[in-house]
Amino acid sequence: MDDEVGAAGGLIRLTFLVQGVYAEVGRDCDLTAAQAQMLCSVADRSVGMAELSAVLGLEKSSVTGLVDRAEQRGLVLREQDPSDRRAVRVSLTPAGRRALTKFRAEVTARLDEVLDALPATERERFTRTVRRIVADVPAVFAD
Amino acid sequence: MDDEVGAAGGLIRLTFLVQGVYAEVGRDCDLTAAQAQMLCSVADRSVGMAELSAVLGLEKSSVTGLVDRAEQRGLVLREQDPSDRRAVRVSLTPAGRRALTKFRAEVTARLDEVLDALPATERERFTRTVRRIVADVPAVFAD
DNA sequence: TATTGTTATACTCTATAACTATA
DNA sequence: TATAGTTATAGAGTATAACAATA
Repeated sequence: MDDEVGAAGGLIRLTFLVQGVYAEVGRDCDLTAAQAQMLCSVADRSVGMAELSAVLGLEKSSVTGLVDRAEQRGLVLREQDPSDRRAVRVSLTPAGRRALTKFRAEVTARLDEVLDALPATERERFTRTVRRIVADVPAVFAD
Repeated sequence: MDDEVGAAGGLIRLTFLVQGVYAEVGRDCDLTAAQAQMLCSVADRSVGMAELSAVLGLEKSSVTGLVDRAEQRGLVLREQDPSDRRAVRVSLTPAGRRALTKFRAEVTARLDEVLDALPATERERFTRTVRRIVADVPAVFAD
C-alpha cells in the first residue's frame, strides 16, 4: 500500500527529490537554497529589490536581509540606480557568478542523471509534459 | 528564449509550483511547511523522536523544537514510551488530525487540479513516470 | 500619494555541541 | 559504550509594521 501513491503524492515526492538535490548541491557550493534562488534570479542582469521581491515571492524586507547576507559574503553587489535615486541595482560579483555557475551545472547534472535513467521516449514525453505544466511558472532557474 | 527550458529547469519550476501550493495551503491551514511535513510523518501512528529525525532528515535537536512548537499549539502529544524510559512517543491530537486531514485534502485537490488540465493519456503517462522516478523517495505524504 | 528600500522586531527552522538518563 | 532525547546557542529565513527618501 506504499505503492499506492496517488498522483498528487507522486508530485510531492518528486518535489522532495528535487529539493534534496538543491540542498545537497547547495551545501557543496556553500549556498543555502534561498541564496541559490536569489543568485539565479539575478544571474547576468542587474535587478532592483522590488523586482527580486516579486520574482522570489518574498517581502521586500526579506529580500533586504537575503541580499545583505549575500553581499557580506561577497556574492552580490548593490549599486545606485542612476535613473532613480530611491532604487538599487543588485548584480553578481565574480565570486557570485562562479558560485552560480557551479551550482547550476551541478544541479542540472544531477537532475539529468535522474531523467537519464528513463527510457528515451518516456523521458521525452515526461519532459514535454513538465514544460507544459510549468509554462506559467516564473523562470527562476533560467538556462 | 524563455521557452528554451531545459529538462532540469522544468523539474525545478515544477518543484516551485508544488512548493507554492504547499505554502499556500499551509497558510490556509495555519501550518508551516515543516509542521505539515511532521504531521504527515506522524499521521495515525505514534512515533519516536529518533524515527521522526530519520524520516524528516533533520537533527534530533531540530525535531525537538519542531515538536515543542507543535505541542504548544495543541497539534501533537508527547507520551512516555512504556518499554523504554528514555524514549518518547509522539502522536497527533484530535486538532492535529483535523489540521492534517484538511491540509492533505487541499494539497491533493490543488495538485489534481493542475494534473486535470492535461489530456487524459498524457496525464496518465506523466503520473506513471513520476511514480517510477520517485520509487525510491521516502513517502512523507502517504495516501 | 505611491513607490523604493531599510530598520526594528519577532518567530520559525535548522545545526552543532554539550548534556542527562537509560539501555 | 551506545542510544534517546533535551538544552544552549547561533545563524538563516521570513513576515509585519513603521519609517525615510524620492517619484
